[in-house]
Amino acid sequence: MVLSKACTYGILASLYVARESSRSKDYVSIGKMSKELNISFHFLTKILQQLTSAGILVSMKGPKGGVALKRDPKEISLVDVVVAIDGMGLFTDCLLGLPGCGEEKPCPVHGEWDGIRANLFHTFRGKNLEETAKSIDELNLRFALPAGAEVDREDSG
Amino acid sequence: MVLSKACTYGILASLYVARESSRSKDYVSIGKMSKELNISFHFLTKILQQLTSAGILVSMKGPKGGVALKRDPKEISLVDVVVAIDGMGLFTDCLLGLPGCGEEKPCPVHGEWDGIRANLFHTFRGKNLEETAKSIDELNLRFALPAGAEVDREDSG
DNA sequence: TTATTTAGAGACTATTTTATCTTATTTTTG
DNA sequence: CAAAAATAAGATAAAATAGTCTCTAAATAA
Ligand code: FES
Ligand code: FES
Repeated sequence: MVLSKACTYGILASLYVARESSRSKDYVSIGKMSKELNISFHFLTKILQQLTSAGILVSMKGPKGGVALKRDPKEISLVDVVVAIDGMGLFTDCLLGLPGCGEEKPCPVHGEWDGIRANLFHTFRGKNLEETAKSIDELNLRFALPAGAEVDREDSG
Repeated sequence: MVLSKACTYGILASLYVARESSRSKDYVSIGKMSKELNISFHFLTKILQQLTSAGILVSMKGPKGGVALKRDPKEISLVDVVVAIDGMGLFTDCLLGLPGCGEEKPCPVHGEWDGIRANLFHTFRGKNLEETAKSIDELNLRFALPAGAEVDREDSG
């Protein structure tokens, strides 16, 4: 898995908030969001707290409370969300898990991986929440987990 | 983490076997390999069993036993090893964990991810064990874990 | 001020991944 | 055939990740 599940939830939630924010200025209810995205409420809450402490969201308690984007959604990239939850590892670590990935003492796949992850970084650094959220409605994209179903990974058998 | 730890161990071990095979026709001892790569013997054994049942390695018990490549190392790509251990998920699954990744009902990052993972696939599909193992000696590359050290992931604090 | 509604925080549980330990089973050597 | 050396297999344990539950704190509304 490239991104942790927490991270994918964080991305889906960020897009949800950006999408709602384009319609009203109110805080987005975590309860409502967890239902519509089919993500466990308490687990989602924790992830949103990480995004809040990372300066991506702000939160408000009480009735009419919830979360909202702290900054202009045009200024928040998907990489910001990934880094807030999974850290920079995806963009800095050795693909083979060797410590200290770099040119000085590269592993046998460093040359290839270095290019691919840079591409990954720049591609998602260039995707901001505003445009990405807008594309959901324009292109009728999927961005919520299905109702009861569980995702299962393919495996070598 | 892009690849499971088991998968990175499998790649390092495959390269080790390919490198040894280029020098002699004997089976490569798993005990010796686990010591030189600093990978837990029993854990490595299980990973090698997966590679054996996937038709990448053959094994032999008893003194002078061990593992060897089943096919010409020129014909075994790094993708073969990845797929044998982690499955095809890396190359087929939705980056956001939604079920049924595809053009019909794409998620907001499908376009980008689809291209990047195809690049990833073709790049490592093009790297075979023979050439990759040879490059280790020619370029003095790293391909073993350090002695006692543990790798730690960067995290968002 | 009190009740209600919502997020925050922490303990707890479950699952998956990683790692270890013990006991076969097979093969060579003497 | 017996002993030794090596992989195979399975039980167990530890660690990381994912998910649940309960209680607290803050904000609103009456
Ligand atoms: S050293 Fe392995 S990817 Fe950089
Ligand atoms: S549907 Fe998400 S990456 Fe294809």
